Amino acid sequence: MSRQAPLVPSLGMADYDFREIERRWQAQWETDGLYRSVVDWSKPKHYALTMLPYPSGDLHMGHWYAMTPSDARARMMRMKGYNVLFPMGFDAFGLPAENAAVQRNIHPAKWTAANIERMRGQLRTMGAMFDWQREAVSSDPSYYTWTEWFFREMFEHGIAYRGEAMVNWSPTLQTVLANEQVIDGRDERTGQPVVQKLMEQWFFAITRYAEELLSFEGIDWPDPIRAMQTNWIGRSEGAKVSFPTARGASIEIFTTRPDTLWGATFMVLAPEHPLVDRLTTPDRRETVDAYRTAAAGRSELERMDADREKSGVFTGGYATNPVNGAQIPVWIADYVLLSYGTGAIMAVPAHDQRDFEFARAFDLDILPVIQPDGAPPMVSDDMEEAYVGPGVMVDSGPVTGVVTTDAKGRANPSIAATIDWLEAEGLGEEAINYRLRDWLISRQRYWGSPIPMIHRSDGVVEPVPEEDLPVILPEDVEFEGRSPLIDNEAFLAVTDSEGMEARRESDTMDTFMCSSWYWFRYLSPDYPSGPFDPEEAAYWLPVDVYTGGAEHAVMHLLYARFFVKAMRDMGHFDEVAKIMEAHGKDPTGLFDEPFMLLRNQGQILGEERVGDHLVIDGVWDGERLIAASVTVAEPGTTGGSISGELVRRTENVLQVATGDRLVAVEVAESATVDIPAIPGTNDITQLRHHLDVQRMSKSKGNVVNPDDLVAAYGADTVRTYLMFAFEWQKGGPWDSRGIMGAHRFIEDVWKLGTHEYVSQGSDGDDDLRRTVHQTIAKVDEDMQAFKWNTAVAALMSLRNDLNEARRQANVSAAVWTEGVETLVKLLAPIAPHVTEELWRRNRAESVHVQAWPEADPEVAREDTITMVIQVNGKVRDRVDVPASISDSDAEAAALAAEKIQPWLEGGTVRKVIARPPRLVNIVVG
RNA sequence: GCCGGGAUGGCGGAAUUGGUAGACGCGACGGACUCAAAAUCCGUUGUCCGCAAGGACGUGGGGGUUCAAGUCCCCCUCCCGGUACCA
Repeated sequence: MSRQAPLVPSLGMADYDFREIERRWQAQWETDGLYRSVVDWSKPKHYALTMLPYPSGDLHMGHWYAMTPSDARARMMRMKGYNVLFPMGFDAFGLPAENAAVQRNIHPAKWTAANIERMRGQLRTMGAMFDWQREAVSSDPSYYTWTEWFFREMFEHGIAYRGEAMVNWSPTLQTVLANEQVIDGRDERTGQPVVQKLMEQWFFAITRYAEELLSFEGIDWPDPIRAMQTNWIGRSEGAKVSFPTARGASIEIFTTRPDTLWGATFMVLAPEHPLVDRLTTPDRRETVDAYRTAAAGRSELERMDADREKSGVFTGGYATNPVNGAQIPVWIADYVLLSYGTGAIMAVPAHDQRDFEFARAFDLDILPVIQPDGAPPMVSDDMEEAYVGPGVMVDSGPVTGVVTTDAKGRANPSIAATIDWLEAEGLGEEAINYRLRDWLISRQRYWGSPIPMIHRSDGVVEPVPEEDLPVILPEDVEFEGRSPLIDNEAFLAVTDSEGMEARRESDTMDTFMCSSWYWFRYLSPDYPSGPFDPEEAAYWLPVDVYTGGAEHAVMHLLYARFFVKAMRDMGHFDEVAKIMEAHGKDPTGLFDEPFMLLRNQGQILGEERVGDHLVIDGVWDGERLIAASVTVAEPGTTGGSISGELVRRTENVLQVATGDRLVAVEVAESATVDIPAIPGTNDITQLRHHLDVQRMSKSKGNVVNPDDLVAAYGADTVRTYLMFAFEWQKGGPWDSRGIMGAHRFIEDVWKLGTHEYVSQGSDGDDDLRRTVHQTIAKVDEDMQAFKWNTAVAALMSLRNDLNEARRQANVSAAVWTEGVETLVKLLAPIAPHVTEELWRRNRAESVHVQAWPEADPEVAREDTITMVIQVNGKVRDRVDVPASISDSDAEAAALAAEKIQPWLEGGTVRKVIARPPRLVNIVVG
């Protein structure tokens, strides 16, 4: 740590006074209303949206990284003649505010408002073109009125419903969570374990849209996001089959392998399955109850461990296999989940690995019904694992002999044949099952939008009348950990529609509900008669470009799609469509998806750090130490074979400075690694991860605060650097030294624009103009494609050429001016302040309303091109040729090239491949 | 395990349809300026051999297709993200 360079290096003063320039222009733009966007049907619109922040208190580097390129692109679109809407707001409900209330005794509303105020100021320092008159704050009653209203609409249309289900309960947060918010059995925010609980809660029927959500037609979204959503929805094809039992009830199962029905030798129900009680025989009662209790006590985390030994108990009950009448025992086991399919399975141990393991553990029958081609018949006793490959069906009644392949669903002949037969016999039917569950939106929290429902004394649940919305959160509440709404009499006591005493719903909504429609509120944040003004919506919708983090792939981005589809089906866009048509805009397909084009940025990680203190044990192999154990320890700790400071790392090899010498340490794959900062078992992977790429976090002391950078270099430099230094979709570790390159660039632009140019010739005119127009084309293309780094590189390159032209003084004044002004205009979206200052030196209008430069292909065209001459595929010479050179001339030029001659000696030219004007390859043999 | 993405100089990263690998920047090295440092300016910078001219090698590893492969095909390793007793 002692070697670490300062995160913000100091800087000498120059005559480019960014502090004054940025402050002045930000104020001026606001006064001029430069970023106000108003409906104007005479101009094409562009709705650019970037994910709104949670008001945590400080704008961090991630916000800058996400927002400034989006801002730059929005600015470019405006210069291209679009009427651009680029709004901003705050996703202001959520747990951190409540935690602050508990810990610091500040009311969540106050804490949130203060944070928002602070972040607004920080956002302004970005110089982004946000239209602040369209700002929306989700915790504001004028906003959450409509969140509640949407809930009410969902309820009226049967999409919101109250249901009892096994839910994810977080004891830490004292609330339930959506499936999407549980990661590896832990709550995604705090990482604390989540337990399963049977509770009555509010749900949205997102599963009704499962099939439609699988289609991404008409939208341009990144493949990884589409894949993640597709996996999350988890469609599988198969059949539903009913297994009758002696006790009346039938067990419904879903299977993707109906063709293995004849091999079903037992059944397994989830321990919580409602039929368990009915099927359990008196002699098994005690065992079954004990197992169920034990299963309920296990956390989701434990239950998910697939390596665990299979456990389960026999219920004493039997079911009838409908395809062959076999009586098969019914077990319960926790490897069957109530939440997937029907919560019950037919077990085919011969052809399903989990069932196989279960059967072996409890000595149940294994009956092969698929034989691999050409192999001797399988004998169950000899099987070591389930056979899941292709083959031919055996012992399978009417479908015996049918071929089975690796294909899924009806594409597999055996599955198709079985389904047809089941349907003909009335024993089952083709079915599609989804992994997606309905969206659980209830939260037992205070700081969220109230669910506007009333529980009547007769058990009926009715919505709060529309005219009584919003249900306002009570202000005088105490925070002690659990929701203060639960026992707040003043809040809870209401009268129902029949004048009877009733209880108000005390749950609030998942905050993802607020962010599922916020881009509609931006259109008209003060509109009193609906969630959005249809006139505004008709012009601006849909969102053309949406940018944000990929971490929202299966939460926000899936919910947002669902929400829009539900709104469409509830008729919320009917009026909008009429207005669109009146203006000649075809509404077809505009309300099926919220965001037409989506791009995700990566993450900025903490600065690569050397200097961790390591204590290492191992054996010398003569040259280096092969580590058997590595411990990341407090500085100064001694012990082990060596101890010292990490200097650098390449793959598994560490260089450690111990006293006065450097020691190379190879960390064996099997080495034990102990990193106190990373709980659990660590190995070389964690070590690598810890040593160079890590998230910025206060505890690691590697947080780079954008405010400091802005103070040191100016917002223009920070913006430019963030757009230049990374591949945007990928992100990467912060490099505090690299920012100097961006700063030098901005200073150079300043000098180009402010220092006088004295022309002494015009020999360089054609070359410079060619470069200028090629740069226009390149920057335009790259900005459209979200390739900011190469766009900035092209601008830096133009800077280099202009510097060179100044040195040579070989371009005319007019060409010089064209070059500098083009650079200023192309850079304006990226570095809005310095470009404005330069532009306004002799212009009255803002650079940000100038027309985006257009490349002239004639000027940009190269007339001489360096042609590469290869011999047998290896570059041996280069010659300058006219761009229009013919095949034969190119060939002749290549064969005549001086440096080629030695390579032609002693062989004959067998073939010449001419690709003029770029390349000629001579094959000599 | 499955799905998706990836591996290019010391580092971040460039390279239309296969056609000059390493643009642009950082860092490093040498020089100028300075009492000195910072800043700034000029130059060098993939590796190896060579005084040079030049040559050989080079895009995670191994095969292949092609006149030509970072790019296409097959196999493998590793990294990142997602997901998982999913029936």
